[in-house]
Amino acid sequence: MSPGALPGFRDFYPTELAERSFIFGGWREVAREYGFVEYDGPPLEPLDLYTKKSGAEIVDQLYNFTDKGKREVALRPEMTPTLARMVAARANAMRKPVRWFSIPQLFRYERAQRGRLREHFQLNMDIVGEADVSADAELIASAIDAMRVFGLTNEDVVARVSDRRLLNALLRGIGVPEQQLGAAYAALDKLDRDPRDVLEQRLETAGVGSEPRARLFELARAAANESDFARLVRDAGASAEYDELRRYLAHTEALGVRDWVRLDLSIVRGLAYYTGIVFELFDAKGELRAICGGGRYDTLLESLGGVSLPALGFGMGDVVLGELLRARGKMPPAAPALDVWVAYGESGSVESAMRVAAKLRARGRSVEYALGHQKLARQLKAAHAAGARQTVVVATPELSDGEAMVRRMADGGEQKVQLDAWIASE
RNA sequence: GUGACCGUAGCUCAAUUGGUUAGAGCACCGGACUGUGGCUCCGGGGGUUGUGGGUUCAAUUCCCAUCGGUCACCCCA
Repeated sequence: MSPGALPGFRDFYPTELAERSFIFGGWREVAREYGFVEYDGPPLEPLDLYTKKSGAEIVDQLYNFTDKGKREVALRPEMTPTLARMVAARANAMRKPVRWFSIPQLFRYERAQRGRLREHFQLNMDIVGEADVSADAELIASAIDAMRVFGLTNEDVVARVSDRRLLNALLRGIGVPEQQLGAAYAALDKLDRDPRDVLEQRLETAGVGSEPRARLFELARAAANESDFARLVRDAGASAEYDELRRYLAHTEALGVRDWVRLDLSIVRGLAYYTGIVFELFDAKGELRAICGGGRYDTLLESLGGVSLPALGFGMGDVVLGELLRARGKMPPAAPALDVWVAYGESGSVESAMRVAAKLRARGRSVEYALGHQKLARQLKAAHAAGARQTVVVATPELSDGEAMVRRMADGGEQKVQLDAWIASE
């Protein structure tokens, strides 16, 4: 094997780039429908933009180096800090709420695995300046429509939703003290992965009593059943927080995405900065990694940018989504790129084709012809191989001056035309 | 960062459990079908068997290392 791209990095051959463009096109379409405008920032940022809030450990996971001006820099691993800086700098001048989206290429220095490379593109959609749960509903609806736009349904993808505020109230209500919240979150996060007794053991080690432990598992199980869950919520004294979540769910109904959404307390999301409703999108078969994740982070802009504004957003990577679209047959075949192939017979030359091509191109058509000198039969073969929509043949002995033969590739229909008139109609 | 499995042509795979010059299909390039098309036929290019060592008369095959891929941890996006 000749050396390829760096580990975890991809070469995009035309086939792959066509798929990438298809995904980006769907994303931009949905962002537009929801009134989001596109922005971008630098792919290289000061290292402390990321260490300031995530701590020095984060450096292990970054592509970072010292530049020639002795600055500590890093390739961006996520877009939110850049967004926070940009919004904070002009916060007063912008109409709220701000709806911004971006499709940055992000970098993480980690061992590559399926669905998880060292580089990927990620749709980021964020709303800044709105604290009401209607914004949360709007956000998850846009993420779900970013599935629909590719022909995926709620048979293919499920949105799992939790709420940090509700969860905190519940955990306090069942007797988990503040300093044990982290352990409780970790256990919830691992609910599907690790067996119950392992989780119990960990919680016990963290100091969580047996009564709160039992109620924790009861809560997680009950989330799927609304009446059971409502009772547990009342018992834990978290009714106010639950009412907010129910308002959110009602909004998703109004937005037409309720049947994609499932309440699931095991959705914790690693990022510590989430403060409210959080969600993830998974393929329904559970074969792939998360497609998308996001939520509300009302305090992040203040800590990163010094401006206190409520905010929420999600990131959706191109790698897992691409795998899902291929697996479900939703990736379209490459469309024919060529409008016209120009071929010439033996009473002409390559310049006969060039003159026609130049006129067609001036009219905006995509046109190719055989370079060098080739026999007509070969030119026609090439026209077929190139996938041209139609072929125009000029300069054969059968044609008089100014005439051409046009053939549509789709149905093989052929007709003799006046060349200049035909070009003018193309 | 830790552990497990796997590396043969651009792709999918062969090579009689160590034995001649590592093959086939697809793809690509060219020729024929004496100049209007997806067919057919013929030919061609392309591999240091991921790389480097070791064992052996002999290594794609066995051993070690390394690089890469995959998977599980870790962590998250």
